[in-house]
Formats: sequence, C-alpha cells, structure tokens
Amino acid sequence: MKIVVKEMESRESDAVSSDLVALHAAFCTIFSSPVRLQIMDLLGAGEKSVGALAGQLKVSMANISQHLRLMRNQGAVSFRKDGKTVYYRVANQKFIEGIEKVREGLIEELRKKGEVV
Amino acid sequence: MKIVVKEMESRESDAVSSDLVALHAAFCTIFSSPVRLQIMDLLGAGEKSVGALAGQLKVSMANISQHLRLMRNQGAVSFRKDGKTVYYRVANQKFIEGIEKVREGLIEELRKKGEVV
DNA sequence: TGTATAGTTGCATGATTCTCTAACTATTAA
DNA sequence: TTAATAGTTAGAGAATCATGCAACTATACA
Repeated sequence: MKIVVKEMESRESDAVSSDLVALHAAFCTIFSSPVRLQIMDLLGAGEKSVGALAGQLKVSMANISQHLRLMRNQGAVSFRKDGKTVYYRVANQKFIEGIEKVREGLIEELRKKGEVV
Repeated sequence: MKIVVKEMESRESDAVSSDLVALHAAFCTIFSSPVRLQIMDLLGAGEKSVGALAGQLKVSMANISQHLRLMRNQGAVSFRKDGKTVYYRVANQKFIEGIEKVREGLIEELRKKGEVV
C-alpha cells in the first residue's frame, strides 16, 4: 500500500493525507516513552550497542531490546551486527531535530510559567 | 517542583535531566493520536473553535473536547472564550516545527523504501 | 423565564501498552 | 563441544488510553 503525500502546491486544503497522519501518529508513540526518548537522544549522538544503551539508561537489556524492536518496526532506528554485538542508529537525523524542536518549545513554555530553572 | 534544564556548556554528559525527559515524553503522547496530530496541524494554521475542529475532523465534539483537555493539561494548546465559543490555539509554534521536522524525516524514509508516491 | 447552542465532564468498556521473568538463538572462545 | 556473552522473544498482569453516551454548565437570545 502506497501512501500519497500531497505537495504544498497541489493541496486543496491544508489537510495531510489521512494515511500519513495515522502513520505519523503511530511513529510518534516512539517519543511517548521516557526510555525510548532517551534511546533517541543517545543514538542521536552516534550508534550504540544494546548493552551500552542498557548500561547508560540503567534498564534491563530485555526491556531495551523490546523498545528497540518497536522503534525498528516504526522505522525510527536501523542497525548493523558485528559479531555478538548489535549496533543501533537513528534512521534519519530529522527525527532528532524534531525532538529537539519540541523540547525547545517545551522549555520555553516551562520558563514562561516559572517551572524551570 | 522546578525542573532543572542543563545548558550545553554545563552538561557533564549529553544526558538530559530525567525530569525533563519524563515531561517531554508525556508531552509527546499528544502526537501519538491521529486526532490530536490533526488538531495540532489545524491549529498550527491559526486558532479554531471546538466546533470547527469537530466539523473538519468529522469527530464528535465530546471527543474533540476530551482530546483538547489532555492537550491543555500538557501545555500544548491554550484558549480564549468569546461568548459561547471557545477558541484554541497552539501554545508554541516550535511544537508545529517539531512535528513537521519529524514528518519530513518520515516521508524521506518512506520514499527510500518506495512506500510513498 | 425558557430554549437553543457550544462546550465540558463522568463513567463504562474494550483496546493498547509497559515491564517483568524466563526461555530462547547466535556468536565467540576455551 | 562446552561455556559464556549479547541479544531477542513469549507470555502474563497491571496500568494506561480511546471513545461513546448521557448528563452537566455556561452563554445568548426570544
């Protein structure tokens, strides 16, 4: 099933294709877990093994692996194998840029409300 | 409870404060529903009433209202009242920019896989 | 005052998600 | 071939989420 993406010029309204919306929303569930958000942050700085992620986040390897599967299925990350070790990386740097934009906005809003130092 | 945001210069690692991560992840649940994502898209173009959103998205007003409450609680949107009508708007334009960045990345990846026209 | 309009809220229920434990596969090294 | 390491996967229970329906509030207007 192909997803049709309307270009700006050809859009009759400013609506986004509903297939794309559904996909985009499903994709964003990646960001809705603190563990996965931190995985994205860590991988944004360069590829890392599952064990390294588990160590830095103090979460069991099984749990990290489950999160990574989800992230793989959504196309957020990809990986390569080297011996026993599996290295994961972010599939597209724009995902990191998007996350950071939202975080900036969030911090701006928190500062306005005096809820941030 | 104040959330400490470390500036780049003062970060010992590249880790983000865990309070902020939790908040950020909770915030991103906003984007994980097609209805809410479309609300963000529509509001990104300018403020709209609950009824207008319900009409354009073909979703019941009660349902839109429930989603908007969540979005309000997370600080994603704010509103003003005028007579019987409540107009909602995006709280910070960076939220829209972040959403669009992620969508761009997503479309790039879909194109690579030939899953998009 | 009564009625219509715009929106909000509580509740029920089915669906999804999170995380743990335990068992499994694959690769390396002894 | 055995043991150790790195990672994946299945299953289960608790928690969270989405949505419909019905009841509610608030404002405007006749």
